[in-house]
Amino acid sequence: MNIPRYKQIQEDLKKRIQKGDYKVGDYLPSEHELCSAFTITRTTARKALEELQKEGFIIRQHGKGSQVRERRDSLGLLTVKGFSEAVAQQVETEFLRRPELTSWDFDLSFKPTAREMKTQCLYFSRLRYIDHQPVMVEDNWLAVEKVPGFEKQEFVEGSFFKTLSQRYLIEIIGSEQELRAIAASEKVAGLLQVKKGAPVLHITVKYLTSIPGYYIYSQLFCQTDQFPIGNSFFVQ
Amino acid sequence: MNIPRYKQIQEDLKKRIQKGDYKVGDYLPSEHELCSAFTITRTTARKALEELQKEGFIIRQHGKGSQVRERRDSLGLLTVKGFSEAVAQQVETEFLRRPELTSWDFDLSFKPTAREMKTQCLYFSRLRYIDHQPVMVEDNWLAVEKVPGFEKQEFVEGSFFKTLSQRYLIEIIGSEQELRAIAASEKVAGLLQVKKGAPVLHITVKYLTSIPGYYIYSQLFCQTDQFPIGNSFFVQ
DNA sequence: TAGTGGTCTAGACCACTGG
DNA sequence: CAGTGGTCTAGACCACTAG
Repeated sequence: MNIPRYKQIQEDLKKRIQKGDYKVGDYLPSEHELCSAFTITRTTARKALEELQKEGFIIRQHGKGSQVRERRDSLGLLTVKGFSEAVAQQVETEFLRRPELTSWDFDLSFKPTAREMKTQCLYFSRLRYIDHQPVMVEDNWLAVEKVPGFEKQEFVEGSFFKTLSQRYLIEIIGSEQELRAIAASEKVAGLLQVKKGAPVLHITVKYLTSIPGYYIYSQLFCQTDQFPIGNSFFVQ
Repeated sequence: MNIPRYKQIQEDLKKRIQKGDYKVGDYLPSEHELCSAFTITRTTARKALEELQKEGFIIRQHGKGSQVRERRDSLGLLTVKGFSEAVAQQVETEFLRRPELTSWDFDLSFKPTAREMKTQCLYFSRLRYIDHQPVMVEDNWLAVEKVPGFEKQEFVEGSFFKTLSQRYLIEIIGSEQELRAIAASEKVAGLLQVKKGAPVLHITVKYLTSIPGYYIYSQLFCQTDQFPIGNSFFVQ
């Protein structure tokens, strides 16, 4: 198997939670029980449970066990999961600009590297809807260097990140984000169907990829009245 | 020692990075080198390095090593670190309301539990400055049940979380957050020295503590013009 | 190829939780 | 008290990176 054992067990447990075999408040099998059930050692069992904790499915407590947690379903945007995976509700996407080659002329707090500037910039822009209501404008910039032909094809399952992963073997390994509350410009206000000058959330993102020195830059304008941006976080 | 070995090594390496012994771009000693240097096994060395990665100090790459990362110094607020620890710049704090006993009457998307409602509510409010400029209004609510006498004492080193930890042995183990862009009310605008109606970032937080069912509720109003809220995040 | 981190085994002792 | 997770040892094999 190429997929690590802990990952298999992690996904197995996750599916059982999602199917309802383990409900909110239930305890998963203890580390020792997982060891005998899957014929693994505690290191592997712990890794699977720690990952589930990171993802917010369970809370682990010393002396007690791993308890299934209630998950809030506002946009879990501040993770690198991407929009489509993060939202449970009905999501639609409309391209404002399909992927096209441009020059590097975006104005974010993050700046492209000199190396990236040497190649052309691939740009696309999308408008995202939840329950048929526009909630987010998204602009994306990346160096075309590592994604040749990107502009000539459809997205894998409508997902940008899935396309990167499956067609170019590029994985997202992290992100840096900056958040600001700003007044909506006329253009953004029109797209999000709010008044010009209304407060919107502006998020600039620099995604780190599995290719060193190769980044993806994004900006989001979010209408947070009905759908606040959510985030949950665990330590230990 | 009560402090785990991996934690000691993590802090040791962190201090060396902060002192400049390891600069941005440098590689930390490999896992094997740490093993012999500290007389530990790889499990322990890995744990220390993984924690440093979580905190954003290093990037670990298979086949290469642990490289010191540039840390952006906007407010790393979306972690549970708390304000004083997260910001490098000069920070001042002014109490708008010192800790006092009140009834539960806050109106956040998070609701106190029935158990919490049975005891009185401890409330305090602070205004935070960076470089003598007001940037954040912070309101906090928690059940007085687990923090008797809180209102009668000073904070440990000015830090709310340190006070909880050292005086009441309560640790923060996670948080859930919701972010919205809103128009500043007259009161908030006055405190943050912006115009009434100006966009401000509103963050509501439910902190999970080491006491099951015991939470801390906060709301923040942030003026993000000069100091955007920052966040960095890593997977794997 | 040598060196790195990723995964895993098979144990051990400890601290915490609850009855 | 029994059961849980937290920490740690002492190995092993593998996949990835770079010269």
